[in-house]
Formats: sequence, C-alpha cells, structure tokens
Amino acid sequence: MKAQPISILGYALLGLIHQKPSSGYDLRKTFTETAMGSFSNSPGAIYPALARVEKRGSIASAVKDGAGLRRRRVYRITAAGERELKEWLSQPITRDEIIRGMGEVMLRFAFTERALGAEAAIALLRKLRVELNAYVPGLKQYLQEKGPQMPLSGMLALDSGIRSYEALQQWVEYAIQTYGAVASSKSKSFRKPPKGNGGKS
Amino acid sequence: MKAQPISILGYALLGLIHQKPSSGYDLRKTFTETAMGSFSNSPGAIYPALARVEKRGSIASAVKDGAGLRRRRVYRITAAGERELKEWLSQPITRDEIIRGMGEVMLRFAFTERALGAEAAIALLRKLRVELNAYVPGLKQYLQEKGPQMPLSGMLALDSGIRSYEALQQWVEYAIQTYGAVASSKSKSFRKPPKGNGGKS
DNA sequence: CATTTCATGTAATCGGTTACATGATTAG
DNA sequence: CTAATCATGTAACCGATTACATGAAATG
Repeated sequence: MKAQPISILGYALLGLIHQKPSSGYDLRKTFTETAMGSFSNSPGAIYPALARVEKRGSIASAVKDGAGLRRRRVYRITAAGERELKEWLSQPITRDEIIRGMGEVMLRFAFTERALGAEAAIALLRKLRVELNAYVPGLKQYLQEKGPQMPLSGMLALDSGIRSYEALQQWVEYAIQTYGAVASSKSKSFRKPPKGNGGKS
Repeated sequence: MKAQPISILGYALLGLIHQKPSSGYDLRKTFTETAMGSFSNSPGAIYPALARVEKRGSIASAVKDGAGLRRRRVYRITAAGERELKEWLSQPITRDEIIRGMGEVMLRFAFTERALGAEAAIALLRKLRVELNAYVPGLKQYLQEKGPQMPLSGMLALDSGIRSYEALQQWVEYAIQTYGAVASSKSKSFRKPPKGNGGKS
C-alpha cells in the first residue's frame, strides 16, 4: 500500500510547510539562512522533493500570481500530510537513530511541539534521555578498554564523540526542565531565552 | 584529468586500508563494531566502493586463498593512493565542512596522525579551533536575537547545536594539549587515556 | 536599460539502500 | 548433517549533486 517512504528532506519540507505555507524559494532560504544548514538548499534537491511529496498527496500547491507579483508556487499541508507528519513524529527513538546522527531526531523534536503539543515534545525528550543513558556508558567503556591500544588520534576522535553525546545529555535535562516550567505555567508567552551553557566565550 | 573525486566512504576505506591492509569483510566489521557507525556497513555500499577506488589505482587487491582458509580479497594502499589520501587530509577545513557536520572532519583527523604525523594533526586542530571560534559566536547571537520569536522547540533545537559546538571547542583545546604533551616528549609509548569530561556518569 | 535578485524548474550522473544470490567453512 | 557464520558479490531503484536553462520583476 504505502508507496516508498518520504525522505528526510521530504519530512523537513513537510514540517516547515506545516508550520507555515511556503514556496520552494522560501524553503531554500530557510535552509541557507537559518541553522538548518545540514539540508541541501539546491533547487535540484528541493523542487523534485516537493513534487514527490505533492504527488503522494501530503501537500498541495497553488500558483499565486498577481499584478506586480512574482509567480510563486505556494505549498500548504493537506490532511493526509498532517497525518503522515504526526505519524513520523510519533515513531519511537531508536539507538540506530542516535548512532546515525542527531539530525533526524532534532528535526523531529523541532516539529513536535507545533504538531503534537508540548507534552509530546517532553515525552520525546524523555525517550531520548533513556536511549542516551543506555548508549553512552557503553561508548565510555569502549574508550577505556580499547583506547590504550588505539592511535592517539583515533582515541581523541572517539572522545570527541563521547563529549558530544554528554553535552546532549545535559541539554536534554535542560530542555525537559524548560518545557516543564512552560507546561506547568500553561502560558505560551512565558518564555525566557536559554543561558545555554557554562559560557566561557 | 582527475576523474570524479573519491567519495567520503571511499576515503574512509582508503584511510583504514592505509592503516592496515584489509578485506571488505574486515572493513564492514570495523564499521559495525567500532565507533564508525555513521558509515554504511552494507555490502552493497562497500564492495562497489572498493571496486571504484581500486579501478582508479588508489588501492590494489590480492586474493588470499589457502587450504582451510576462506577466500579473501585483501586490499592494500598504493603509492598513488597514499598521495591522494595525504592530499585529502591536507585540505583546509572550511566553515561549510563544519556546518555540514563533523563527520568528515573527524575522519580526516583520525587518519592524519598516521599519514602525516603528529604535527599535522595539531595543525588541523588549530585550524579547527580558528573556524569554530569564528562560527560559534554567530550562532549564539542568532539564538539571542531570533530565539524569542521562535517556537520553544526550535529555540531548544538550536541551543542543542550550539552546546554541541561548544563541547567540540572544549575538546579541541584538550586534544591540542594532549598532542602537545606527546609531541614534546617525543615518545609514542607515553600515552594515558583521556579523562574525557566532567564525568557525572 | 542593464544588472541583480527572485523564482522555478530540468537533465546527467553517481553513490547509497535494499534485497537477493552464491558458496565455502566452521560449529553443534 | 544441518545451521550459522564467513565472505564476496550483483541488480533495481531512488535521491542528491551539479550544472544548466528560463523568465519576470526590482534595482540602480
């Protein structure tokens, strides 16, 4: 039944369009100008991806063309697309996803609040915490056991990965706390910027 | 002249083979069992990649086939391959590389010591430090400026990226110090495992 | 009026994913 | 002797990269 699945780029586009109807050019700008630089901003990636997602019915487009306006094809999400987005966001976080890189997890987290609510975002963070707590100790043990036999650079590269995961663990705690505060006060306007870290900069 | 460039997977294979002649199966095991899990361990990726790198002359293979031994095709690096590896490792670190993800940078770092020596590894770390110091403040400023207008989850996702870069900055300092100590003592056997972090585990 | 920016696409190519295929060898 | 593991491949498909193409509107 299910045709082949939506690619990660497809989900990124779907999530952004869900937040706000956009044209291909808008989405390209988002990828170049905001911190989503890990996605391709090339037209040869985005326009075909949009066409694929549209063909499967997850988004729909309309050409806006007024006097003195540039012709723009604006996409909006459909009911089916919203369903698919929510389904994707609801999938459990696996260890595999953590190993392959945080990109997809973070993308899902970024879209969860808007699509499923703050409680779902907190639940995702809790699941992420569980997976990290199960994964990181093994890495550290591996470093301690095999480290001395590795070349120094290999050992350091591994250490870099571990530190990165530990920073993520600290972030998860902070994010859960932040969400908890917001959820309990039930006020969307209550929002202070994160201090972020033990700023040494 | 230059045919199309070697892929990242190709360089990963080239670097590993440079460290030690290996078969495709060995390399697959390396990807699954060690912390290089971000690379594909599927035969459909590795064997064609090996064939491509061999066809361009960067590696050469010989079939080892003894009595009571399984047939294995073992690859070793050629002089041309070593040249190409060193050239790749010598390329400057760009901001683009940092944005696209640390995977390639770390891979290059991991191979640099063996291929170009400790001094080159330190030089790479210094360049990485410069690039990070130039990049991270902009991200933090972006968060402070645009953060309040972003949905909480978006702000937190960005914060996660920033924390990750800051952890990397700290790692770079640590790595430079570690290498400095080893280089000054000029002794390869002097090597203690990294404490790694403010261990809360 | 020329150039830059906006805006959307197409075509060639290539590497990775997934799945399948094949045998030989060791283990139970 | 059967099952699992070792070991190497192949084929179909699909998505991303790169480069090119087009045209309209704003800018100077």
